[in-house]
Amino acid sequence: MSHTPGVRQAQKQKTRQALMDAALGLLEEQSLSSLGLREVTRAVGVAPTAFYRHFPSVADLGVALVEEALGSLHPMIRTTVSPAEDSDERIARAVELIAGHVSAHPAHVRFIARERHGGVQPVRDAIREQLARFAREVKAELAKDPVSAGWSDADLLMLAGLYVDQMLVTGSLFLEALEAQGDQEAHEAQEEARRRAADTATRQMRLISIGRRHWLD
Amino acid sequence: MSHTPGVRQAQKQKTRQALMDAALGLLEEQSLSSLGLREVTRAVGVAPTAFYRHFPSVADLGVALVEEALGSLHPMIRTTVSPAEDSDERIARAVELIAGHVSAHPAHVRFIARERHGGVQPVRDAIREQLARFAREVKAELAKDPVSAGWSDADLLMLAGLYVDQMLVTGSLFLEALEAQGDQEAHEAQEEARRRAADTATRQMRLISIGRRHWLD
DNA sequence: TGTACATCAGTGAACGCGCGTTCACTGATGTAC
DNA sequence: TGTACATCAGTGAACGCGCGTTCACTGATGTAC
Repeated sequence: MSHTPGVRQAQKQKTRQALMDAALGLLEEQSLSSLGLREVTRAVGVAPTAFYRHFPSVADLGVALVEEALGSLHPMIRTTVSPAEDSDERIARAVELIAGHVSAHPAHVRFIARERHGGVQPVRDAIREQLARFAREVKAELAKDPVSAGWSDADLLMLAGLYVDQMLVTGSLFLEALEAQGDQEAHEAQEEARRRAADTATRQMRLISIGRRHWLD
Repeated sequence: MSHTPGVRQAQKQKTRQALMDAALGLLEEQSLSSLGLREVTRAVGVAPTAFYRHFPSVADLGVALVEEALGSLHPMIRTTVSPAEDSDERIARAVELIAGHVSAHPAHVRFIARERHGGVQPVRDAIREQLARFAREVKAELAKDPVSAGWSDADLLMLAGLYVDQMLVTGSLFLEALEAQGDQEAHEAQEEARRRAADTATRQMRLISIGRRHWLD
């Protein structure tokens, strides 16, 4: 086994990360299918040919970005969805968690929203796979809840899918609220948009969870 | 007032439509921000410069496509959401309507799903505006329903937004089912995917409508 | 510790190509009389 | 109906530019002894 020696590998990893960071930045204003390899290397400050030392193509860099954006989210989601005493409190926690994540990583959220239905198939596939994993994990958590007694597997997965989709809708909503800032230094307007987004998201999740409680009536 | 004389105007309109059709076709495999003006004119069989007689830029063509894809949908949606005797039957009708629309106009549906969060701002704005209009119209229909007695305006609009988002989610689901066809001539597999998409969509809408009925409990 | 060789991340020149946009044009359609 | 002029959708040449990819290279890092 080749044990990682250090300096060379570390530098390579650093450049690779710089390419991904630069791409993510450039993708705030365009989509992956129009992102050029030279654009990315120029932003990093390396020769165009250096790109090939890290990715066979821009599409492969996109797939790596999917992993970066969604890979670390699984534990967060499991704990958020897991059963709790008070339903409304759990919903509030979930909405806050999404809001916080969008604030902390807006470019990642935008990337996923944009490329989920974007023009690059391998990236679409990678996102679909990650979301399916989320749905299975959410389903497993929901199953632990007493409310889920008597539910079929198919119904649990359907509900989990609804929650995952709603999570993305909510993320996009917060992202739009964030963008209201860019127009001017209108900090109040952005605060207001954020508040309304949280309010709408909370009510929508509450309605879904009411539907859940009465599903077997 | 210049009354439309005929031949010249008609020919111009024909070329304009050909440009839009060609663009829509090319957009099945890429996103608008990477679509080239020359690509489009080449597909139509006119000189690149002819493009400027119809649109100032590809982005403007995109905005025209949004109008084409969503403009004619308003009456359909109004009648589908309007109050009915049996809730489950209305849901089945809505799901069938969406399935039929996706079958009839897959490229339009894909375009909207792709560009809703795509890299071209004027197009995103046009889509957002149309969807907001849908939400207001759905809200107006929901308000007529006896079930909506006692609902606040904000809650009605929240529910309408949930329905509109769910409509798009369902459309994307059917689109994915359609794409399963392309892989092989696996007609049965596609039929199966379609059936499962309809099933999931039906259950999700049913859950939402259950939540709606118990919202004021 | 020192030396000789291997690896390989990043370089820089070169290539052919398609891009968006400009401009002056052509010729069919439309209009005035 | 016929003629003279205006409009304007579509043309085709030309431009400068950035693109993705190839190739042989350099020199720091890693390895064997």
